Amino acid sequence: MPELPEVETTLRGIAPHLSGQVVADVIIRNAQLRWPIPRNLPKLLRGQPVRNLERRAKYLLVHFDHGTLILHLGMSGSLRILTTSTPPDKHDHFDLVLVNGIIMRLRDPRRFGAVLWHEGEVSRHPLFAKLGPEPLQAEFDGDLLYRATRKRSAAIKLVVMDNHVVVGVGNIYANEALFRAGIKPQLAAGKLSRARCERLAAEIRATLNESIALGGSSLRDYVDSDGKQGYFQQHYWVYGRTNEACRKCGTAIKQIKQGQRSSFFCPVCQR
DNA sequence: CTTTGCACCTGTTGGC
DNA sequence: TGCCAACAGGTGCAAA
Repeated sequence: MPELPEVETTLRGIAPHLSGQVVADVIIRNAQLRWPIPRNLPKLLRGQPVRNLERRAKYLLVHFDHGTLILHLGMSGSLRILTTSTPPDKHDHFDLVLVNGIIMRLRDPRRFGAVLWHEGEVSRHPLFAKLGPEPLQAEFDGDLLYRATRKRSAAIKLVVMDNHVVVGVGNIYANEALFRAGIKPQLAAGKLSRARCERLAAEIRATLNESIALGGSSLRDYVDSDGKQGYFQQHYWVYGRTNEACRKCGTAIKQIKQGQRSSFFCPVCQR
């Protein structure tokens, strides 16, 4: 489920339930995620109060006084707030149990997600050290995109999905933002004009922001419901619409592969 | 340094 | 109807 808007919505959903609460226990049912869940987490966290939570790229950070719990939802992960009496599903791999009888439960059928522990500055963790700017922060703008794309022959869609350039732009929103900017995904990044970079940066920001606004409303009860609910309620300009009529000009939407991922575009509206 | 392709894993979908 | 290949929201990593 998780593109950046879903991760952001998840953060907003779980934060009020966790902040300030003391950890009673940590339950690891299956440690084999993308990387093994540290076995000493129960020992590390029992009795510790949760401080603040934040998002960096698609990682969720749960800060404690002595370190940070790093969560990633991968392709199929979700987090819910439940009570301790709720029986786990076979893909419920990890619980953070709080003293007030509430648990934060990670479900992840494909197990591409991660639960890690880091002491000290998260920005110095190897996974975070080389990340580009947040797409919704002022630092990410047309000028940054313009500079980052100079001399790059790779397709603009791949560059926009490159975490070193800007984080958090997943396959759906890369496709959608490129349509909105009128740029075809195969275009060599280095050929984009400054004006088109400005436009693309603006559309990336707008697309993500609008989706967060939608996710926020459609997933209001996310923490105790499926979470996928709101996801497909959005109507996309191009994503998943192969051979369907472009919503602007009626031309059939095309589908191609780029970097082993599907790209969708209108051959008339995007140049 | 950039670019490309693989790997990890399970559940669902679509074509024959 | 049933089977099986292809595909799915991510991303670190190795190799070229």
